[in-house]
Amino acid sequence: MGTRDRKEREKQALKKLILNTAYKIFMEKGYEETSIRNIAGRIEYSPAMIYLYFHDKNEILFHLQEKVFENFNEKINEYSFMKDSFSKLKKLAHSYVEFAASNPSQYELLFYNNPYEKTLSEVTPPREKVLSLLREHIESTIARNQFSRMPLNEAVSLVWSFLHGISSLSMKYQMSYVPEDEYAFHLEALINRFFNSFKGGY
Amino acid sequence: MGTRDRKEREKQALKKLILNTAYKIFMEKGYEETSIRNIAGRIEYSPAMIYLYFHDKNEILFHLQEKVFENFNEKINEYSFMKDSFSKLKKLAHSYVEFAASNPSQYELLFYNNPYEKTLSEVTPPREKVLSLLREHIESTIARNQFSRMPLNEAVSLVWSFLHGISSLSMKYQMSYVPEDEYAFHLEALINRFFNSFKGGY
DNA sequence: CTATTTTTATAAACACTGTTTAAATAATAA
DNA sequence: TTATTATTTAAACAGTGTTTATAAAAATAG
Repeated sequence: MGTRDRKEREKQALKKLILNTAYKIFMEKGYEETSIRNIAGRIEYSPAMIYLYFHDKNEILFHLQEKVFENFNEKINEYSFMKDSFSKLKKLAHSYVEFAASNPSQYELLFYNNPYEKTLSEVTPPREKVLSLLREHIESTIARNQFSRMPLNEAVSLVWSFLHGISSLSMKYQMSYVPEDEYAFHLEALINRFFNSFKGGY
Repeated sequence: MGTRDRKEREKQALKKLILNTAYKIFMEKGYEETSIRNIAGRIEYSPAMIYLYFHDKNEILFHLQEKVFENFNEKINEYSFMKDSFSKLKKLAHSYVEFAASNPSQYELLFYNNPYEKTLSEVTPPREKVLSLLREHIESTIARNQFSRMPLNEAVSLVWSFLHGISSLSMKYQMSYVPEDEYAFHLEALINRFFNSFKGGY
């Protein structure tokens, strides 16, 4: 009889409901305001209920990061159709920074939290996925002699540091010396200058 | 009569005691563990007491940042005696990153918190002080034709983004693809590569 | 030196947080 | 319908920042 199956389906449905609600609240009010009681209240269950579906809040954070990563990944793959490696890498950089600047709380959730050390250490965190995407792009750019020749790891760290730095500063509008209406232009100029500086051969 | 004076002195002494205790706890266990009750407990006063000396926890954070900034400032001025602008800027960068890597919770306190929007907006935050120091160094390096010619603001953003990025990633050991014993060397190589790329004239 | 006023300190409470436990309710099987 | 099992929650624990009303201490005035 399908009783067991139905129960399993219902369980999964409730789990999804919890996650979707958590995601909604996060998108509305940020991670700080996404409390267990908050989620429970909106789906009209008790807070204790949630602990029957998730080990702790960290596990919810983990799934939230996965969802947010989908948005991020979509954004930075916007120009994946392009052929020229160097231009494609530059476009990726633009998209990366643009995402962080216009979705600060999403970027923060993705890179300022580490729910992995404690739980679910088998899974590759979104951070790692971003990293390997970046790595691939840089590798093929170097292979085509369109990026300064250097150990791959160094190039990855160099580019990622810059992108993460510019994103972090933009997120909280810490470059307050740049007028707001020139901000987008400023970011663009920075990215271009950075990559053009590491362009080309030997 | 000096009663009023003595009272004022005692008040200031207690205020300092609170701040020093907060600083100690922060250095021992990080900002998370530095709670009002925690501070109050150690100086053997009630938590409510602290609110007679500080408006809220943010005001304590503000003073903590000032103290931490002193450490940071000392570190990044380590090589201020040097004469060659470019080398000095590079040394500053090394010191900057080294501080962040070896004092993650201090760097975090300095750049990941903003107690200014709400309170004490007259004072220049440590962040701004770091920024102007960086600006000065870059300006004179450009003036001596030792840095790629570009608008000062762009150069500042470029350098600061890179330094903040590399620091943020190092802080939480997010460049996990680099073995731990090669880490210091890796950071050094990155900084050298970055600055050498923006070295010299036109 | 007492009495009054002023200052100083705190206990207790409020509104939150994540999390656990034991008890109550609802669904299923006999 | 009763017994068993699965589901759900109320209540509590140990924290957090912060406020308020009250008590204790100290300074001042008579």
